[in-house]
Amino acid sequence: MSKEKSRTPRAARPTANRAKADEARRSLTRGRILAAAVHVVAEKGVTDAVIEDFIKAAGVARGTFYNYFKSTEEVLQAAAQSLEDDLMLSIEGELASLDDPLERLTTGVRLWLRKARTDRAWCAFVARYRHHGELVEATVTSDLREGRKLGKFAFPSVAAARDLLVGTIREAMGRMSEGTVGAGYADEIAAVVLRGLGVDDDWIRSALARPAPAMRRPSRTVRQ
Amino acid sequence: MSKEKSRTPRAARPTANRAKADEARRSLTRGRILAAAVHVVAEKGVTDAVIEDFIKAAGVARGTFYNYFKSTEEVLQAAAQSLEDDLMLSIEGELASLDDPLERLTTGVRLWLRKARTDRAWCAFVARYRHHGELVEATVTSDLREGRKLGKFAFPSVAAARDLLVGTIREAMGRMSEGTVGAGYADEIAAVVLRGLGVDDDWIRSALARPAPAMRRPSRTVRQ
Amino acid sequence: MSKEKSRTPRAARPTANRAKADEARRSLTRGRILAAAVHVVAEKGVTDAVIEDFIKAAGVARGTFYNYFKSTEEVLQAAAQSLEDDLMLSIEGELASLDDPLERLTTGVRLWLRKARTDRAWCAFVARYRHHGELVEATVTSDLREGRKLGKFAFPSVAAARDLLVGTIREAMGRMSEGTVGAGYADEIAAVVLRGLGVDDDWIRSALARPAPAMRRPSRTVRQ
Amino acid sequence: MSKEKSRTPRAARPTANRAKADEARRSLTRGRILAAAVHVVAEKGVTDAVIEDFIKAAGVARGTFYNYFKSTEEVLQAAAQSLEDDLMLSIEGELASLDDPLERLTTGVRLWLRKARTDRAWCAFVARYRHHGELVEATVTSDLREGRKLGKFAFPSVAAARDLLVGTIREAMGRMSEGTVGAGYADEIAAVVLRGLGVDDDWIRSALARPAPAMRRPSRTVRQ
DNA sequence: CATGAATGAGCATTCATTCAT
DNA sequence: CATGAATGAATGCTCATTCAT
Repeated sequence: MSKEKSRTPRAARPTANRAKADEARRSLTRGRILAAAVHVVAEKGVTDAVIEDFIKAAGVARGTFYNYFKSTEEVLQAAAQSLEDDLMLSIEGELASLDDPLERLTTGVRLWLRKARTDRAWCAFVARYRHHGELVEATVTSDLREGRKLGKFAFPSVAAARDLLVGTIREAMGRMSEGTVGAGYADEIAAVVLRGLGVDDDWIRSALARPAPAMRRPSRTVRQ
Repeated sequence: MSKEKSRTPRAARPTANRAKADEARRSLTRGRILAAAVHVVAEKGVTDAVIEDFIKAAGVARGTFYNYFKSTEEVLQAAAQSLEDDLMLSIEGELASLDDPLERLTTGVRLWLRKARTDRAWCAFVARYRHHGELVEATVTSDLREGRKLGKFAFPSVAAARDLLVGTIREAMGRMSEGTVGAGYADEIAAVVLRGLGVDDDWIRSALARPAPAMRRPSRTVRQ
Repeated sequence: MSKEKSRTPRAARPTANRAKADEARRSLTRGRILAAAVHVVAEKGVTDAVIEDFIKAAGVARGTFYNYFKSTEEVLQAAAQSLEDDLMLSIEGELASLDDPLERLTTGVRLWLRKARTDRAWCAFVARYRHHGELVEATVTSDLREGRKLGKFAFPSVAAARDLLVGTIREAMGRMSEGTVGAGYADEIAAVVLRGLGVDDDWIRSALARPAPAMRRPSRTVRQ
Repeated sequence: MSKEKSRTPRAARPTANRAKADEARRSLTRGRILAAAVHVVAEKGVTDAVIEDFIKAAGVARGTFYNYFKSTEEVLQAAAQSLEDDLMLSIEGELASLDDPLERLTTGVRLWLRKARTDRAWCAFVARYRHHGELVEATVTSDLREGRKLGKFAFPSVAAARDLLVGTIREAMGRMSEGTVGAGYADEIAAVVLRGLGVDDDWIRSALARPAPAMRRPSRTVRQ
């Protein structure tokens, strides 16, 4: 049996290697298209971006694109998801040590806005593209719900609170991706949002006085 | 008939009448296209609406469209403007008697949201289409600035306040145009927005307890 | 009233003329595309013909094609129909004076085959394209049924008789459109078909000895 | 391994076995592709079938396909040939004991039509795909020629007779593959064909009264 | 001004074929 | 030989825009 065994891997390896190599290549190509999509959309906007742009930017053939995505919509969805999730995971890494939902949400919002301010391409993309990923929605909703239970927030309904949070930040991102905003703008947005959620004014002031933590596991940067 | 006219001393009238009639017809046709555009976009969305839809819905020929608008973009812009301005004018009529910027803004927001809730086509259109008209922007900004001066509001910057207000309402309109929302949702949104602007909690409660005024000059309704 | 009348036409004429002119142009363009389709298919076959060919041959723009036909299939169907109907009408003109279904069918088959022999492009097209128009089907079926009632034919069922007739002629057309066939081939086909329908042998011989009539209203010719 | 071989006297065997196994596998794979092609075409038609379908149905990789067939056309041709030849061989097995060309042809036609009626997928494929294999053509032509020499048939030319036979049966197959036909349809077709070939009416009646023989070596069935 | 036929650039999509592993 | 990722020419189709009537 040992003999057989020593023989088998040798025989199987080419096939196994082939499969692994294919897998790796697929992943690579998919990533290239995704990255290209992000880049293109950041430059031309969602509506003006055409498949031609994607494949040129990714350096792949027309047909290759369709091996991975069925439509423009699909690749955009995937790219947005990917970008958002990537940041959200980085933020989550930072929030892991925080228990207080209010702290978590405050920090999360600040880190999100910092990303938006420092990575214009990222901001432009996410701002333009409508749908939010489930990861973001879940985190936000959960923190709102928990914080409210603890009496840290005061708002009439989670839905309204979520819409205030998401809507305001989205609007802010639109502004950020269009022109230059003042240095303090991000914290101003954080402040009005928190106040809208019923957070105490003094708490807000002191919280925003502290710098937001650096992100140890930085999220992917979208090259300009 | 033209014969009769040519006999009278008021020879000029016919021309004047003709001009007036032409003017009226122009305005009418333009209005039909505009209304059709609103309707179509409310149904198919901005990106899926094509000129074919517009002219079919308006009952005009292809060429006629181009006698009034240079492009799709232009008619959409005009339609959005028209819809918004129309509502804003109606709201302004209501606000004219109010001096207090806080009262004005509260009432304005409530009337706007009521329109959004009761006219789904209108809501869908305005929610989808990005840009706000100057009338809206001017009114909002002015009230925010005045109210802040009077100490009725507390926010770090007008920009942030405006983004909170506009962003939250836009998000709320998105939700409204998609599915059904609870009866109290509109006032919940008003509440969180006002709180975000730094308005006193008790004031908000009592203000929202009063019904919003009916609009005497009702804005155009978008047929479903 | 006479006054009014004399006025109205003057006013209406531009519009009426316009409509008539449009109508004429539409008909013309449609005809050009149809003719081009016939020609192209005769040259390249049904499967190899692409829209590009049609529009080039017709000298119209891409979009124009789609103003008239939704697909390759549709234009082919229409072209085949048109060709077939055209011939069938010419043949009908000849058959009008004949009462006897057997005479009618015999003459019809001979005229059809003569067309196939003398117009190779026509033959290639109709042979390649599967579906028969209703006019052809109706005429054939009717004559078979009537002739059988009069005892001129003997066959087990109209369906089988129709399939013998149509199938054999179709096969013959395939042969005709591929290579050269002997001078007597067409009449040989007519003979075996008639015999298959149970027609008396002597009758067939004497009928085919008489020349088939010339067609007074000749059908459209497909230029090679 | 080559070393080992050179040592034994039966040096050739392993290679021979290997070669035989390879050969068998080749044949098997080729057969799978062929069978898959038949099935796919029967379902989607000749024009709609794409290589993707073939390889999926056969369970082989894209590249593998090209190891066996140079193009779509080639595999289709081969598949049609294979199907036809397969049936024809089975029929030939049955006809071997018959000397009379008329008997042979009658039985052959009936067996062919029975196959068409009982194996819809087979029928659909052969009906759609145009070209006939040489085996079929040779058998038919030979029987027609011989039978005519013996005075069993009466037709003006072998070509016309062959076209009557092939054309009618092809048309019948088209009908069969589209919808349901009556129980007696197949024999009706046989009857009109035989009469078209000049066979005596009484003979036809009595021949068709006898059941067609069962096929001892049944032809391959196309799974539905 | 109104009309609608005609236009054609632009874009999406398919699919036979190749080739490195 | 088997595999399947990559290719890109070929093709289908849309739709904003023009212009003769």
